[in-house]
Amino acid sequence: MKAKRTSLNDIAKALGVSKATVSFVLNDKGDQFNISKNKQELIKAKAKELSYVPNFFAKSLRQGSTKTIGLVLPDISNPFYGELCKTIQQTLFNSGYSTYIINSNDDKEQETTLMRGLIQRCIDGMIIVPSNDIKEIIPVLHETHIPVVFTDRPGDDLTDFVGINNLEETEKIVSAFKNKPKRITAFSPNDIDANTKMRIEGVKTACEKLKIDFEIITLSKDQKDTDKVIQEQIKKGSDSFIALNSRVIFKLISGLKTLNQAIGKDLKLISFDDHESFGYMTPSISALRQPISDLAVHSAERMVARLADDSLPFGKQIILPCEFIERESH
Amino acid sequence: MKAKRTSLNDIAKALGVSKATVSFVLNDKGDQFNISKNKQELIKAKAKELSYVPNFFAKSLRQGSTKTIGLVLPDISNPFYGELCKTIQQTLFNSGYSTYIINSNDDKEQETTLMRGLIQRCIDGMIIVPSNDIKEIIPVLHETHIPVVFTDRPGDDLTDFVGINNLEETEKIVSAFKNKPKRITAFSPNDIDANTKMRIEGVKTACEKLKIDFEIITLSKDQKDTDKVIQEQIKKGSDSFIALNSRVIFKLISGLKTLNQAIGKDLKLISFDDHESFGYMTPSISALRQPISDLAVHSAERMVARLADDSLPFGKQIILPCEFIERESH
DNA sequence: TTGAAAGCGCTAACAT
DNA sequence: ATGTTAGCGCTTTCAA
Repeated sequence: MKAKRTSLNDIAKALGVSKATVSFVLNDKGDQFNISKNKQELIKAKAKELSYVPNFFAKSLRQGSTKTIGLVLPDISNPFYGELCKTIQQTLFNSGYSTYIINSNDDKEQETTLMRGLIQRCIDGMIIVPSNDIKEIIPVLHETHIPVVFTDRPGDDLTDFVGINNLEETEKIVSAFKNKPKRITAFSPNDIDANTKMRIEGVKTACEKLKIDFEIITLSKDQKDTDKVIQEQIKKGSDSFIALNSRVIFKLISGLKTLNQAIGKDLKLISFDDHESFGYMTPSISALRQPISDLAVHSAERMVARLADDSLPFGKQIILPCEFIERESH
Repeated sequence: MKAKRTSLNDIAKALGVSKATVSFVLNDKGDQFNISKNKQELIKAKAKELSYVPNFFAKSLRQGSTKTIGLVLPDISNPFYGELCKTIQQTLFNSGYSTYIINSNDDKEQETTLMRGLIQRCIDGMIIVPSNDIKEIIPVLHETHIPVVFTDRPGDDLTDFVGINNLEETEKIVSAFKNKPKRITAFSPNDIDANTKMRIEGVKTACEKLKIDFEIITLSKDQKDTDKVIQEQIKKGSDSFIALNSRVIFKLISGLKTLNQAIGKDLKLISFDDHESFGYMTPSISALRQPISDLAVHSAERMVARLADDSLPFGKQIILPCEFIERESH
């Protein structure tokens, strides 16, 4: 900020009027305060001439509200969160709010640091997809008293939550195979979060109910290991695989390809979470799609509602249904 | 902000000292101002007790700098921009800057509105991937005098730019086919931006140089149309397709599938822009990969350099090379 | 119809 | 070694 920008005062001085008058006019309250049309024109013209831009900070400082919502995401390069982010921002924008997005990288340290930054910026509320350990962030939240909505990953009992029922949705997957599986293997990612835990639980529950033999495997980062594990599972009689998220599926496809297994024939495959590429795979990959847009809209709207009425009861859970996308792999 | 948050003054009053003293201590300048260890402890304890959070706005207002960079993106749900965004944010964070991300949806109106919002927030600089029409945003930029870096899509001659040479890179693609193509069809997306134009130019230049027959097709949104167009191109003798971005390729794959054309055999295929799924397709899709992380790091670092030294010459162009990913489809 | 002045929370120059 | 005070740019009450 070398060449200091134009302030209200600059305009006032240039025109020989008071700051107040300028402020009124520029906030469209000119008529309300009976300021002469003539002077209003003059002020507006001068403002444009000096390319005046109001200082948002000074305004917020004075008014005590920023009309800004903080959005904490674990990984913005993940298309799932990308879409969530986009829709939340759009929805909030339509209600007159800006969104301040931060990326925690699923790292507790960064997350708390950045959340503090958010609070310093006097945001009016926070929508958050917490990194794995909620315990770390609850105290940070208590440093302030702004409304909070959790999405995708739940917080504690007192916070609003918008998400899906991972347990039940996974059970749906187990029952979705066209032929009853002889044996199911469910593959979880290396980093198991609360949602993945529920999904694992869902596989167990459903398989026990349906009396299907099953095994849960946590994939390592190494593709060679993955290939080996897949082979073992096939030897053990598994004919149906479930990928517990959309990242895992790529590893399975890769492994199955090198093992020369025909997906959809030798081996049935379903993914928890859809991906824009699944429809174009050979064969196309059947998947359970989360209602990302709805999740986003509900989160944003809950936030706005809470902001408008702070007597709303705490801990509201908004649980949305997933949609099974029938393709060729199951 | 119902229950007003703790301010410096609250702490000062509670302890019977002055605001200044508290400010010094809390900014780790206690020793510098010779404030007794004892009092320092006391102040820090009180601050924690009242869960004091400094008001960033008041601080910025006073100091005239926000240590915040605005980042304008056309579509954050596009993984390309998602990754760009993530790395820029990370790099800026490491240099002590926050990032304020906005999403223009490639819409000029929204873009200018949101950019004004950014300027109101007194950001120190702006990194921007402009929506198609640059003319609209240059005036907005002139309302302020902050440094600006364009990425992915160039601005005018006076602004710094970090990107790739779309023309030359596309020429690389034309020469990358393992066998000399009989005829090439290049497919562009429906919305042709400046980059796509250069890519089209690149196809022309290379094909003329190599004396290869070619045609450029702009795809409509309708998949049926696409299928028809593909069939026509094949009839016209095209044996090699180039997708001018990674979104287009899905349409081509889909069309080729319904037409029962074997990718990589009947028809060679290369994509401008890589995608995380390309390695798992059958056959896997060869692609020219943009150096997204490098793009991000250079943009962020150029910004930081400009902030540190505002005498830097204008209009620096940082052009980075792409990498051709050899897979099965070409 | 307009101006003066207080004050939002903070920092830093200046007193003491 | 610590307190006082002015002022960042803005809104808004009160006074004229």
